[in-house]
Amino acid sequence: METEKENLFCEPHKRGQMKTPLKESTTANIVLTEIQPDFGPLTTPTKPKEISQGEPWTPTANLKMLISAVSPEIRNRDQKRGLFNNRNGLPKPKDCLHEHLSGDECEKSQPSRKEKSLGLLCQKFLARYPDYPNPAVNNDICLDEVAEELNVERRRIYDIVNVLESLHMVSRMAKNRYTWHGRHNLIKTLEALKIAGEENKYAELIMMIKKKEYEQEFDFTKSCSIEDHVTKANTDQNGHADMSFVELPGVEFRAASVNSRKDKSLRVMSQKFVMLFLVSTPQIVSLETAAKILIGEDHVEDLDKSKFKTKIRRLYDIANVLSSLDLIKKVHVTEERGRKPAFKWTGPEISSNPIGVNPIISFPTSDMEVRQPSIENCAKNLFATHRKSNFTRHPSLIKLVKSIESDRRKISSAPSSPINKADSSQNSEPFPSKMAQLAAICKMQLEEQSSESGKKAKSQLAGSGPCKPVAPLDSSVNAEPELPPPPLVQPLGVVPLFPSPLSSAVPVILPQAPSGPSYAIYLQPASTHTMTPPQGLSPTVCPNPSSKATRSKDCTDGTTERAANDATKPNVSIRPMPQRHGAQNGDTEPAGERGPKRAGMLEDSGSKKKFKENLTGFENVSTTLFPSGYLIPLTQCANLGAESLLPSKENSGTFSPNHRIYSSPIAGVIPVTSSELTAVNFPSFHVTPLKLMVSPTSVAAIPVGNSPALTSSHPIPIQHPNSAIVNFTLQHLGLISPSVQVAASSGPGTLPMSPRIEAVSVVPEHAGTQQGRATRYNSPVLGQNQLNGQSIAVMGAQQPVPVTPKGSQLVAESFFRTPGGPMKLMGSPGMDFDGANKTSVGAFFVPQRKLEVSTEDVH
DNA sequence: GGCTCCCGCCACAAA
DNA sequence: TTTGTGGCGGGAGCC
Repeated sequence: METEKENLFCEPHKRGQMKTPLKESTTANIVLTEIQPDFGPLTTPTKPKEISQGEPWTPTANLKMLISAVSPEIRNRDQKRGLFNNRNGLPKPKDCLHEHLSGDECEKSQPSRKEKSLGLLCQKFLARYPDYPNPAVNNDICLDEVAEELNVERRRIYDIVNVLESLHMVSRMAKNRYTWHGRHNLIKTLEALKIAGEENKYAELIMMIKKKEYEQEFDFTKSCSIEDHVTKANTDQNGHADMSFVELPGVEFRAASVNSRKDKSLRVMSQKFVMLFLVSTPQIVSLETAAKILIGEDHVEDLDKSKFKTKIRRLYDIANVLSSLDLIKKVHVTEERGRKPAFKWTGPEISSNPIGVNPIISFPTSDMEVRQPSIENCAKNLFATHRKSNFTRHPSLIKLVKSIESDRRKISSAPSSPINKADSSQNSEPFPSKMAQLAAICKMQLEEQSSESGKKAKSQLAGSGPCKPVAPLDSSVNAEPELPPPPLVQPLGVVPLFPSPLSSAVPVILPQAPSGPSYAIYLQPASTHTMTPPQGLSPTVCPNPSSKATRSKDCTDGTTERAANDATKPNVSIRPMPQRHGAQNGDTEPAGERGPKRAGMLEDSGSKKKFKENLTGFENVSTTLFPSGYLIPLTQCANLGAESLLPSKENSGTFSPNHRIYSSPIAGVIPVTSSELTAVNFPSFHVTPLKLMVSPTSVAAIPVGNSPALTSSHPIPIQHPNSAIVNFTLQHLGLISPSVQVAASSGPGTLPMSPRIEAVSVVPEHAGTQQGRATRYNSPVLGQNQLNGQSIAVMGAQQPVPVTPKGSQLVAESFFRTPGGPMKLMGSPGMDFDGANKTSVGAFFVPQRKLEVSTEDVH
């Protein structure tokens, strides 16, 4: 051991060094010293001296034992020094001590548990590296060295690194080797996580849990149920929890190992944990709640306490690291039961979500746009890997990434988003009216544009490429063209936004679709439906309940197309990421879409079917639909008809007739059936993002939002419609085959946040081709048709389609096949889909329940 | 006594 | 088979 250690120490030097072999003491010391110097402040420190001689530092217990007398002290010293030096400066007493003292004494004296805490260790670790390292420089991290330097077992380093990796602050290059990225990617990562969280509807889950807790208080079983829901939501079709790891577009996981284990990996847990903060309104998350959510995924069944405890333990580990990063801080939440340990997000606020989280409101398009690109760029930059091509990662990851990107793009691009953004403020509630207006305007514009813009759009789409580019993904990317700014603002709520990047995207909106072809908006019902809208969703918008969204594939309205394009773009998310198209997001979709996206990605058609079913079920159930926000041009939709429509559609009636909105319940997907999509009812609340599905063939599937019921909870409206619109338009235009669908949906997650309705933006472009955003389908639900589902998936693809493949099939394939095929990937995706698929979404969502936002906790 | 969470066993996976 | 990873949970420190 010692020898090893010694070596290790040396290595550290590597930085300094070598691993020579000195033994511990010496080496260690040396190393440390050397290192310190090297690292300077960052680095650790000082061990050298003290340690000295003697002792080996072994991190291991054994060593400890052996060395006990001396080593501990030494170790401690070193460590402490390092720490201290680095940051805190812990006490070093030990150092001194150790020498003399026997291990026990020394140890005891020195390092208290706290001193050994993962948090401090992490600080030490962080101290070694600059927050913003020069990419040009080699920032390799040798775990052995670090472990040595910090005098800890490698195991501990893994804990830290895994969490850092989840934030993309480091990336694994090879065995025992990581590359330090610092905080360069942090914001992006957080944005991505936020999106993912929205998609996963974590906000809803949180609410649900809280609610249940409140309601049930202890009832464990109940909790379980919640968890179940959650789980389901998260779960992949496979049943896996969504483990997917969210990666940045650029970032990859090289280490297979990373991907390998899994699901339970600390990385994934870490990301999910972070997502909870990012998505939750209070941004305070209790460990219990987090554990339930995280567990939910897996176990559902297992509810046992042991698992719960284990999860909690893990969360503490993660929390310690995150605390060291100053991303969270411990707080206590007073709940019914009493005080609960919780953590408050103290990191940067991520508005990023264009989508969701901040719902609509928040994002200004510009921001969105900016972000996306930047993000993408960053990711790219940061990660050499490059993505697509490489994708070492799980497909799922890739998918996720793509979806995320797409979402972002959508958002950014999505004109609609603008709406959101702009309006966002408005959004929420106001939307409806505004929405309607906007919609009308949009329509007009769309119409106008449609004719013209479609062309432009296409061109733009193509052009848009520039922005994004990147993504290998492709088609989707293409699809998404980035849109220029959305012209109009769309009312959040209902209205669809259109990103109009291109041109126009005229928002279609139409609240009622007054105009001719009506557009349907789909709302996702969120599973949440039931849930209370935490945030207050206003039911929003609902345009017309009934509307059916029929998405017609057929419809070819130019306008619709535009919308579609937009939508598609968003949907794109699914796609490979390439660039985002702009707009999408704007759409409210984002959240929903995202989820869907993932889902879409993950999901298979089958799942979609399930979703549909589920959705329908949901709808039936509680169904509250939330306006997802997609508008689909009804007129043409007729084609859609069939399939896609979800039962709920009909239900939709609730909504104002004008718009047709479908909300997908969690899964959201509400299939719109037949040609028409019916509008879904919104429950009042949330609008989850809808995912519109276009039925591939015409399906009009409308996608629902992601399954995650959660979403519904989200207050934030999502706008995804775009994709649907896009699809429609494309179809109408003939650009796309009816079968092909673009996914517009955006991440579900986001949506949830705001309940609003999403507007669908239509992309003018006929081009649907372009990418419009595909709308996501959230759920593939489509119902029956797998196709649909696929279509949904496809949608995403489609988006790209336009660009790339247009064929729905193609698209679909893309999606599904996407690499990751594994739905698992990301949880979110999985969740949605899975949920949908698997169980019925309904289950998840338990529709009925309402989540309340009880942020209570937080509070 | 409960909350935290360190520690390290041990299994799995990669090399 | 060896080594790297990391899940997992016992149990101890701390409040």
